[in-house]
Amino acid sequence: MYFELARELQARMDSGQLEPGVRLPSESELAAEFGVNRLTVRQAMAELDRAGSVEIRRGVGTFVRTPVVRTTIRVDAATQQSTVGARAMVLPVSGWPGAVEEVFAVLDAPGGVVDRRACDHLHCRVGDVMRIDSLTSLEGQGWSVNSYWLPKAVASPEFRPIGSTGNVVVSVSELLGAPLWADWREFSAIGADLADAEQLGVATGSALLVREGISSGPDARPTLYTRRRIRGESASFVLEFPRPDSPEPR
Amino acid sequence: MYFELARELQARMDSGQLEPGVRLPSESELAAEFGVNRLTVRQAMAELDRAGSVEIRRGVGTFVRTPVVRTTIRVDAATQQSTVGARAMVLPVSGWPGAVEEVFAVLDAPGGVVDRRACDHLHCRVGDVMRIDSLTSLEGQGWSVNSYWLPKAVASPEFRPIGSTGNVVVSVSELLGAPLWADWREFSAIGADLADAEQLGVATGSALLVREGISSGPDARPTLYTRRRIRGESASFVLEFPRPDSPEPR
DNA sequence: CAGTGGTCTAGACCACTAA
DNA sequence: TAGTGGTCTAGACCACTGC
Repeated sequence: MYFELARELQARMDSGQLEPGVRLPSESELAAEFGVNRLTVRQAMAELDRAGSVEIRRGVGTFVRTPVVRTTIRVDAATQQSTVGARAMVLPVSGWPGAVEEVFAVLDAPGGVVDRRACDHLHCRVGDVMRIDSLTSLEGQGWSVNSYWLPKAVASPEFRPIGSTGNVVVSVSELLGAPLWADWREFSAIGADLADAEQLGVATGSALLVREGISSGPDARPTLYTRRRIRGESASFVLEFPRPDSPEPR
Repeated sequence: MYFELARELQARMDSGQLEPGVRLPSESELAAEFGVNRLTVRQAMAELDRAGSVEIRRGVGTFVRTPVVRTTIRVDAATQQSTVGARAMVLPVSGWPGAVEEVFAVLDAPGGVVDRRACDHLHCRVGDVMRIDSLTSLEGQGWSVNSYWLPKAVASPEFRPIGSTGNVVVSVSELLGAPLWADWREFSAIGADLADAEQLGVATGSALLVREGISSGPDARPTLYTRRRIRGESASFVLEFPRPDSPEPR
């Protein structure tokens, strides 16, 4: 019943009968119109909300969602040069102009399955690794939750933040005085868990783009394991592969 | 109230008090234990379900979720050689051993925003492009929903399926008799819409990994625009970047 | 202030699963 | 068959928004 109602409303949106930005009838009105309880309408609305079809504004109404703008990050597979959006710039390990990154946790002795995997990637024992958690914001809105793992030997005094919050992450690349090479990058998607959802200000279970990867210093030893969970709707990564037989210079 | 309950149960899982696979008390029991209505418990459960923390089995009970196994696809950025899981194999444009791909829609005259974008990428007018939708399954379970756009000129008679369902997608690479080069690949994450959710047998709004991209033939002209929406929990893509100064041959 | 969505209750019936 | 989760109802109170 609620699914039928959701499908009906979705069909109206697909057909253009309900245009982006338009306010839907209130829950009570829909309940009356379709002869069902308001909770049933709410269930249909929740479905459409999760599907990204509508935007629910408390105290105001429910609106047909307008497609969102994404931040696209382009990476040249050969040179690893990155650009964000239309602006051409090198994307350092931590943050980029316009974005604010704030550390909210520094773990000296991490634990758990994810941490163990990170240590394996770094060829380190769990005790020799530290972890830094941060939140990246763009225009005052949570954009990604980040975790960085690195060997304590690399981290050394000046890298270790004094407190546990309010510290800006120092670029590992800067610390080494040399550029880092991205050995590999892994992309996946997960639903936001309770903690991530709260940090990013999104609904639990909403789609996050996960980007994990190992970077290494000039000595080719794995130096940094990064894991970002990014609000799915607001980001995408583009990897460009210049053709090896391309006439242009690489 | 429901959020507090969810947080409480999540804490029990995090602390190991509730181990993976263990059945939680029934909704009625939890309602009694916490002195709330069953619907409130259900709301908490829905939250944990969306967060991926529990698995709800109708008529059976609710269980602490066991981490899932993912299919990982590795791609060498320099050579574009792909491997799936532990088995080393070249991943053709369509399907791979163990996977079944079934066409469920062939559109001669696509429309809509996404289609227009695809046409732009292919340097074609909307009327000159065709679109093929398919569902990839692994072990009888929906794995990804795919859309392929290609110029009708390339598609030509032998490519055009006779019916609208039950046809295996012919590899475009095979059709051309030449390998395709991946010009770029874009990764993002979205929640499953009503249609995708039904096809893949997942909940509306559950995280999907989206991989889009343009491939070109030997003449370097864009020939195929692909868009896959993959169940987030069951896939990840790894891009490996061999170091340019690496001692091994590239 | 009126109207919206957010939450909670008590109670009911159902479909499904496993013993 | 007993117990589970899935759905729906009718009614209530609340917080929030915009006028």
